[in-house]
Amino acid sequence: MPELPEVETIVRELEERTVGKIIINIDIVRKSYLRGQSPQYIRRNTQNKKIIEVIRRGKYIIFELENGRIIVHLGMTGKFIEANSAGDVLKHTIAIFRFEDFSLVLNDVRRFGQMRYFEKDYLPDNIVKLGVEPFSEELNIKYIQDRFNNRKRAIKEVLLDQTIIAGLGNVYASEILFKSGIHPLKSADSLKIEEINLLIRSIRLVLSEAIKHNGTTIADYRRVDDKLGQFQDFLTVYGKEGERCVRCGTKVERIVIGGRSSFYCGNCQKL
DNA sequence: CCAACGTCCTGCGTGC
DNA sequence: TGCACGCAGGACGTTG
Repeated sequence: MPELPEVETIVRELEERTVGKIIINIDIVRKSYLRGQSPQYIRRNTQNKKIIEVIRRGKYIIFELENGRIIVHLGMTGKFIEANSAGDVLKHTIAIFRFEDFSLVLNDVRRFGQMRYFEKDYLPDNIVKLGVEPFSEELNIKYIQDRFNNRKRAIKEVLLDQTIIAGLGNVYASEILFKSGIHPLKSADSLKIEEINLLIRSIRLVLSEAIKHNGTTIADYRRVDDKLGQFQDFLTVYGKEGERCVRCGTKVERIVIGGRSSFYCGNCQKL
């Protein structure tokens, strides 16, 4: 589910609520989320620890503690919901973060997400290997030329590769390519410099608009206060197969690329 | 190194 | 109504 704009929205809301607060304890309900770490290990290292800051890296949520960090990935259907201090164990509860006056319930129907604790000064491989942040200066024409060089795969698939650009997912990849006027099947290494420039600008434009609207709720995504995002009202192509392109009126098409649905306008987006 | 594909899960909509 | 099937904002491991 959540891509960069959704995770960014959630992180900002978690930040408001938790920075400076002490974790009374974390109850682990489903330990498969811990990827081999034990609930005791997590509890021992997080109990009575203060949250210094909450940051986003790609689609990961990172709670920085005094002694280390908790890293959470929400997979497809994960969410953090604010609850009363008791915190309720609902049907798909993964964990409950208890604070003095409230709780955060981590919930995930499909359980594709993960949550782990790491000591200070240690970062796991999946974080280390992440590509550049879309809003950082590291995302520039030269970087993309380097990373796209010799990549024959469809640009749509390459945009989903978290080790190149961190944070893009299936919805925004389609939206960004539409905005760029680039066909999703175009091979990454065939992009001209002007197309790369346009692509970078579109990435930032689409993501910042989506953040402004608190992300996209298609099915499961909820904010920490349980509200929906609003960017679904501004989508141009994702999920719009058969509807008219907002630019030219041609029917939007859906094709499967790399096993994922991809939406585009065959007239506006050039191969 | 890269690419293609299966797998981890539950729930919902569709069509027979 | 019931049931099978396909599909869903992601990522990782295995195979070739």
